[in-house]
Amino acid sequence: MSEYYQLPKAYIPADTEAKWYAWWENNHLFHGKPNPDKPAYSIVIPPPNVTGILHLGHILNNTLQDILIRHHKMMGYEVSWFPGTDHAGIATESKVEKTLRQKGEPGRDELGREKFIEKVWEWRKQYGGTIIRQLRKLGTACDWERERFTMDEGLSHAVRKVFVELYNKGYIYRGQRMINWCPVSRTALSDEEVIYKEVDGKFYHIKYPLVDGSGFLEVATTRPETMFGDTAVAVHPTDERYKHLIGKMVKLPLTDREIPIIADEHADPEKGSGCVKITPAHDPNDFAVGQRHNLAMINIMNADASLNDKAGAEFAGMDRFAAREKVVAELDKLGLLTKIEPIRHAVGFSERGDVPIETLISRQWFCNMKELAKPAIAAVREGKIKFYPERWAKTYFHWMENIQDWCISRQIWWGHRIPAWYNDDTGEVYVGMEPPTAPGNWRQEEDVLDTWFSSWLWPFSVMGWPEKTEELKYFYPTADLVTGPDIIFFWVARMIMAGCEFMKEIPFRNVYFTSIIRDEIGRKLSKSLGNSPDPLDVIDEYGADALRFSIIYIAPVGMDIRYSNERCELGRNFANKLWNVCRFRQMQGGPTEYYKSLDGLDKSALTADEQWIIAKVNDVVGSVNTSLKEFRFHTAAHDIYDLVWSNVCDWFVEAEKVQFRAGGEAKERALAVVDYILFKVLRLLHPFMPFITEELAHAMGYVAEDASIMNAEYPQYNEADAEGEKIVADVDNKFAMVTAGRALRSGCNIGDNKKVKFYIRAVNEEKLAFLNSQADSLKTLLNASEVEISLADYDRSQGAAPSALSNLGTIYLPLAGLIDVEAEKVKLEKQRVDYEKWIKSSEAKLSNERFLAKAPEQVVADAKAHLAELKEKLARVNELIDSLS
RNA sequence: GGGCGUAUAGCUCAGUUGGUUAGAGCGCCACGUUGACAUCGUGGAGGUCACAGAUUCGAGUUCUGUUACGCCCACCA
Repeated sequence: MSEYYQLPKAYIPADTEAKWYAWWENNHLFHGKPNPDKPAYSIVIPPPNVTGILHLGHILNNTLQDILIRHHKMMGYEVSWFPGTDHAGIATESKVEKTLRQKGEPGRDELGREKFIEKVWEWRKQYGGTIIRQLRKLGTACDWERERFTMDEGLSHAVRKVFVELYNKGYIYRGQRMINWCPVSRTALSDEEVIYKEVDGKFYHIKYPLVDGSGFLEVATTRPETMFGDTAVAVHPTDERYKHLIGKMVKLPLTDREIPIIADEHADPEKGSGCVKITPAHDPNDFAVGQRHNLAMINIMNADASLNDKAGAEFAGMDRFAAREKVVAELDKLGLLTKIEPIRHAVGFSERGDVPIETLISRQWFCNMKELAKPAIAAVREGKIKFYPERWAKTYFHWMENIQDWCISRQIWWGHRIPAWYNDDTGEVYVGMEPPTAPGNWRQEEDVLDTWFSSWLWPFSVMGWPEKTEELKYFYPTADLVTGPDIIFFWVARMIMAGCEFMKEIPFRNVYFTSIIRDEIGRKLSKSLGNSPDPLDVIDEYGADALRFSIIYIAPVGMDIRYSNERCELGRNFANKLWNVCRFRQMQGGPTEYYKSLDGLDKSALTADEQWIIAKVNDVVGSVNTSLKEFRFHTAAHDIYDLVWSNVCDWFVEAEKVQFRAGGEAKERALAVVDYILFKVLRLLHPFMPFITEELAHAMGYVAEDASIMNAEYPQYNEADAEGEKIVADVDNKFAMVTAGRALRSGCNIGDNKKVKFYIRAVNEEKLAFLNSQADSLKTLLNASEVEISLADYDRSQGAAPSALSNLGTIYLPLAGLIDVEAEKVKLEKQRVDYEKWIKSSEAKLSNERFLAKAPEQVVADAKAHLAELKEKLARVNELIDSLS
């Protein structure tokens, strides 16, 4: 790594980023290990799907985690960020299947279980690391030596152990229940994997003839094709219209079956005809009715949701939607279809297949979550775990307090195979960590577990659980979790339950929910819309630091982000600004010894501007630390941005050019102060922009060749630096006066490059002394040929001059008669009216007895001071008006 | 049906416990390359803080209601 060297004119990120990332990684700077001398700080990454490729959601999420990690590392914590990937059962299985199909190779069914799984592992070896490699481009300080995969042997062991424990406790059981079935993936899903969408459907009214020929019952349904599974028609027990029919039979059209009319409160007399068809095998409500009345359950569907032979020869094998059309047509032919109404209703879709799911009865494995939820609810209720933004706790409580049994079995192959064995001869079921040793004809359960059944153990399984490792002892519980609110049920809630159950300890203390990223017109980013930029392209174009900074800067708290690539210009420009201010510093001379501390420097010699910037930087140091503690990343980014651009570059460095020109001691002192604040700024910014800050810290000689800014101390608010606060107001006022002076120039169409004379009349002796001390700085900032400062009024005999007020005094731009007196009068008159208006409202407030009585003392004092100020300024405006007439 | 969020400048958004004349970036207008930076500088225009009430000495900020948009949850045929 090169030491102090001359920076090129523009920052080129690509080389810098590659160089530093390799250097950090090769020097194991991301690795944390149990260290009794330091407090621990750990984060587990939300493991991206092994099939995943990096998208902007990952960028935001991982940048935030990286900020936390680097901040804490610089604060003196022993940090470890546990990275890894998720095996993502259904997603990966279908991905590999698709790949095989594209290559024309034998697919899943041809290969059979073992060979197919081998293929998946091969695929994973070849492509599965993509997202992990991509994350490195972003600069993430992941502890790569601890990378895990949810199907690693250790993690699989943890999964089996948890399954067996919960089975032995009676929480996990196998049973026939209503589940959600995805006809595309051909597997059961959990309730959370069903996405409800509003769709336009049709409401079919069908007549079921009474067997005795005395008439019809009309039922209404959105799913006429399920009628083959009907085993009753229900009416409300108190419904007078149908009371006499209860117990009678109706003929089920298109079949040769007769089904009973039953009385059940599920039938709502207000709705439709008040009669409802009961299909216990395909509807959760009907299932309940069926249980109450001991009705038969007829499953009429195959795994792909085509109808089976229970639907009769004519319909067997038909797709469910084709069957619907045919059923309706047949009923119409028979005169049994009375009407079709349009209806808008919510239909459950499977996330993966994007087709409507089927609810049907199936034998699956379930986990009863009721008891697991209790301590997890308490942990959040009692504040042991905090959510940011806090409101997500409501969502969490609502779900947890109504938690349902979790369907954990999946009819796929890629995943943790359920550690249950059946003995078909005896009917025995064995559940254990290892296959049964008892003699007999045992066959293992074919199903695998829901992917989340391994993810929920992630915070401790990555640390080696169930072994009692040093890592667990030191790094568990983790500190913070950063994730999207969309997986609060899937993952966050379940991790809390798993932590409480198996570790007897919460898995993390804070959960920060990120925003969702949308495109510039508010649409969700998606591949199919083509509005999802590839972050690697963005990094190529703007740089990783620019992307990181921009996305944090524009991320509103707790709301969706509107993103477009152009917005990365903000970060790129900021990086360039930082680069150039450092470059400017270098052009003034070699490094000083004061970049770490101003100790040894004669503080009494500091200029007002120097005291001012030291205090301003110190303020921001304080607020950034506070913001980060409260997960207000966006505020921190704004504070640093404003500090660097406005205070450091626009004001301080410009003002300090006076000192550089002066040379000698003044220059030496200025360089010391610049080094001091620049190194602070670089450290402050490092968690946000790791690459450029590392580069600059080395180039400027602030960090030794073999060291990293990652290990430098994060700046903290300090009292010594706050001493300059006294002078801050005066310097602020000086800068305000400069702005006013420049506006006078601009108002007279005098270019910034033309040197002109200014006259300043100070408001009093004290301000006069201050202004005199700032003469050189004023001259430079105003680009003036001369600045005359005095207590005396402006000498009108030199010709009228446009003027502006400031708290320190009145600034004039003498133009030797070039001034448009009338225009100046109009301007001043307007000011006079404004001041009078403000004074009036201020006086009204101060004469209000209730204000004086009830407002805090300080507010009243401020108001009085403000009124005095307004009056003083009004007096000056009046003088100016008089002087023009 | 229940819950949550959002509404501030042309656009995207700040505005932490209520307290001077409401801010930034982008865009727009004018001027400017005085050797850090045109990925820049200087100055400027632009807002009845969605609407209606209430509380208060004082409301962009608190409360209630309304409207619009968005999200989540819910078995309604």
